[in-house]
Formats: sequence, structure tokens, C-alpha cells
Amino acid sequence: MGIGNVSERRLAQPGIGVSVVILALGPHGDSAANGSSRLWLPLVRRVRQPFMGSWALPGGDLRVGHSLEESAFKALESTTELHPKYLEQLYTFGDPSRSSGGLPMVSIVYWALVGEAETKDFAEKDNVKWFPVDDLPDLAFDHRRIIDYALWRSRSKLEYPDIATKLVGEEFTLSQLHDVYEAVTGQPLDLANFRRKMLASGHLEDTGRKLHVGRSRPAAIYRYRHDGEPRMEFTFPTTVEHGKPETRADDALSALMPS
Amino acid sequence: MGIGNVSERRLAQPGIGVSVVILALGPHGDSAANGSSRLWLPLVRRVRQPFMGSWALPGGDLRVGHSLEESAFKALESTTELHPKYLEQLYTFGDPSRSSGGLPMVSIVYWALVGEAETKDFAEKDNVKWFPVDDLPDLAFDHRRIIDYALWRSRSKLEYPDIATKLVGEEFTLSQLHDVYEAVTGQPLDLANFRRKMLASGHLEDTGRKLHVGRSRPAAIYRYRHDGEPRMEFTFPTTVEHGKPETRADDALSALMPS
DNA sequence: TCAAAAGTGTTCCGCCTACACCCATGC
DNA sequence: GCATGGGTGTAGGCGGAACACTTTTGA
Repeated sequence: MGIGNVSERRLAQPGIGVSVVILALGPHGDSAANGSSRLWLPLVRRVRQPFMGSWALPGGDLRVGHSLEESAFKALESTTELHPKYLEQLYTFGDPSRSSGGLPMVSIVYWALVGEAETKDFAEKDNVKWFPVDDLPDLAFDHRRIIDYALWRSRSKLEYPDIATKLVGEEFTLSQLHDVYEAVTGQPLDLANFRRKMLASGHLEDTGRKLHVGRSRPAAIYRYRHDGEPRMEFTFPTTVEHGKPETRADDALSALMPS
Repeated sequence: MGIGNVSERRLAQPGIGVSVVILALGPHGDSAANGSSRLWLPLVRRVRQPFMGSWALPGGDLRVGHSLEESAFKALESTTELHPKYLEQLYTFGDPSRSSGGLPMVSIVYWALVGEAETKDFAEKDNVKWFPVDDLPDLAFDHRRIIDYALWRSRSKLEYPDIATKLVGEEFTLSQLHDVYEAVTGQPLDLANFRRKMLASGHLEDTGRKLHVGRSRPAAIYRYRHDGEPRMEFTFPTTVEHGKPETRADDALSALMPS
């Protein structure tokens, strides 16, 4: 009662790990068939069975004494050397069929965003390689399905403009921000209306500086306003401070809790 | 590489369990201060340390060879004898501070809905008791926070009308459905506009029968249309068939995947 | 015939969409 | 000047919010 029927219980302690789907805007010049930018993500090559040699999501073990989020952050760091600007829990997978005959495995999956600055080169390096999301290789385990889910989730999250700024960088023109939206949704988006909507949100701040590109009119450079109340969203996201992965999930939680 | 730095890794295998926040419409006659219906949820009294004697969410261990969802379903069944009509993963909690000095614990939390038929009596029975969500007792661990998150999530999920029908039953009048919406959101909602919106959605089907209550005009009885494509939502929900908890999470997944 | 709840009509307003149109700049 | 992207104006439409109104029933 209250603890369950003892005779039915078994000591079921499958392995637990964290994995991360991490997204970035593609390199300069990259574009999808329709001309808009694309999202890319890094994968790591497996060096042991099962699926040795296949590409897989970066991941690792839980760290003792650390939050799940910290474990995800460190797993990402140790496999890809990336430091995400945004990190949020996605879903926990634990279906017995997913390990394809191996040991039962529970994976707590996070999704993350990095800015362009982190993606110095998209070339293969050791066992890490970036791929455009619409042209992925065969993946180990059920990682393809996990990525599809993460992409869907990122589209529905994009309505919060600060998420988009995580991909584009601290300062940006409205055209650049517009590119991010098109890259994530895959849909063309009227630039004129996009401008108005963004400016009307009150979250953008004009830096006063201009970006000159080619022979056309220079564009105003904006910055995301981080002032005001924290996002009252109940989704446990965290903006990870570069070099400060000590951010406790607990802190993120309490800052986001209502009342 | 790809697996992490071996010297940094430790065998970190904290306990894993599932917990369930399960919601139902309050008993007849129950209403909040503003007169609309309220949501209630069942809690179980802990019979061991820590927090012995405190109220806590129903939960249990993972079952070997079963999906996470099945484990949640069975944990709920064995502790409360309830069979939810809707079950969806909520969040995974694993912060080291949450066990208050006990062993590290990862909890995969589900949220669920039951219809009124299951809530035969809201009275205390053994170590299970129902509480209105706006008047909860002190809870064990971080369960209060988990419940707050589940309530927030249920509000944002309510826009899918089939979720609401899980609370009200197979057949219902528009007034009853309206009550559910008010109970979940806690906000008054214009009944006239609500009617139109629901009917315009095309998801409701008139059974042709009427419900006579008191001396007023009888109300048309509707049913939710389950025909057409499955919800193309990427949220891994499952409608659990009563007596058929064998529904594989995998099935739910593939049915909901696009393309 | 009256109270109570079901159900309908109508107006107003804000937001989104589409698309036409000016503006600033480098070549 | 003129091509190129930056930036603004504006008309139409859809949908939600508010609320007055009619209908059907039992007492």
C-alpha cells in the first residue's frame, strides 16, 4: 500500500545515461533547396558495440552529486567540446526495445542550442562530425527518432524570441534573425511582417550601430533585452553561462516557479 | 572520444522510479471560491522513511521488460487502483538535492487523467486520499513542485479538446465540457463563445439524445469524434485502454511520427 | 407564467497576411 | 543612375471577446 505490491516488484535498475541533441545554424553559404538557411547538428562515431562505427548523439553517464542538466552539459563538453547557450530537457526514453538486444537503457535526452561562434568549423574532427538535419546518416539505436522529436520541439519553442537569439548570437540584424526562423521552421516567412512582430514584442533593443554588407542599405543591429521578469514559462530551461556549468537545476527551477 | 573521458566517469547509478500526477474532476457539488469546478488528485501516505506519514505522489519502480509508460501505469494501479484514460510523460527529476539526504533518486514523472467513473468515492481509503489541487497538504520530497508543474502543463495541453473529454467521460453536454475547461484553467470562460469554438472545431458529434436536468431546457449530448487522422502532436501521449496496459510506448510513438 | 439553463446573433477590436511602396547605400 | 537589400504603409480578413437576445423546458 502506497509502495506497491512487494511480490510484484523486482530490482529493476537499468543503465541511465544522458544524451544531447544540439543544434546550430549551418555554415555561411549553406542553404537548403528553397534557399533558406539550415540547422546542423554534431554526431559522434561510436567506438564500441553495439552499433560500433555508427553515428550517434553525444552523451554520457550521470555524474554523482550533479543535476541531470549538469550531467548533460558535461557529457556534451567531453564528447564535442561544445558549450551550449541553451539547454532543456526533452524526453526520457526507456523502452525495452530501444537497446536492440543490449542491456536495458534509460536515456534522459536534452536539447541544446549553440551560437555560431562555437561552431568554428563544421568539418569532421576526430570522431565528431556536423550534419545538416535534412541529410542525416544512419544512426545508432533510436537516435533518429529522438532527433525528429527534438526538431519538432524546437519549432514549437521558437515562438519565444530569446530562443532564436541563442542561435544567432548576442547581436544581430533583423534579417539574420529572420534567417533563423526560416531555418528552424523550414518555411518562408514574410520579412516585413516579421520585423513588425519582433519590434512590437518589446524584447529587442537597438544598439544604434549598423551593419554594412555589400552595396545595399546598412541594417540596424539589435540585441535581445534580458531585463524585466524572467520568462514565466514552466519548462525548466536554462541559459548556461559559458564556463559556469555549476548552474544548479534547482536554481533554474525556483527562478521559474510562479508565486 | 565519443564515450567520454574514462578517468572522469564513475559508476553513477542512482535509483530510478516512476511517479504519477493524476487528475480528476472533483465530486459533484464541489466548487472553488469562484463557483467553478475544481481538479482533485489522489495522494498516498508514505509508510517508510524518509517522510514517513507524509503524503506523496503514487509511484513505484521500473518494471523489467516494460516501457516507462507501462511502469507508470502499473505503479498507479498497484497503489491507487486507478486506470487513467490519458498518460503522458511530464519530466524527469534527478537533482541530487531532491532526496533530502537520502540516496540519489531519479524520478520519471507522468501525468494522467481519469474520468469521473473511476473516482467512485473521494473519501480516504486505506492510505489513499483525494485532495483538491488548491488545498494540498504538506508533501514529501519535492512533490509539491512537481504537482505545480503538472497543473501548468495540463492547462497548456487543454487546447486539444480530446484531453478535456478524458476528464468528463465519453458523452457530455457542452456545459459539462465547459466546466472542465473552467476547472483546469481556473478562469471563467464565456459559454456562448466556447460553444461555437467547440462546435466549429468539427471534433464533436451530436448523439441526438438530450440530457434533462431540473426544470430547464434539455442539453444536447455530444461525443468526441475519434475518426480522422491521429493527432499529429509530437508529445508521445497515449490513450490507455482500460484493461489493456500492454499498449507499447513504441506503438504510441510510431503512430505519432510524421511522414 | 416564470425561472433557469440552452442556444443564437451581432458588434467590435486586434492581429495576422499580403503586397505595394519608399529609403539608404555602394558601385 | 541603378541594383540591392532595409524598412514602412495599408487594406482585407479571420477569429476571439463581450453581451444582448431568443428558445425550450419543468415547476
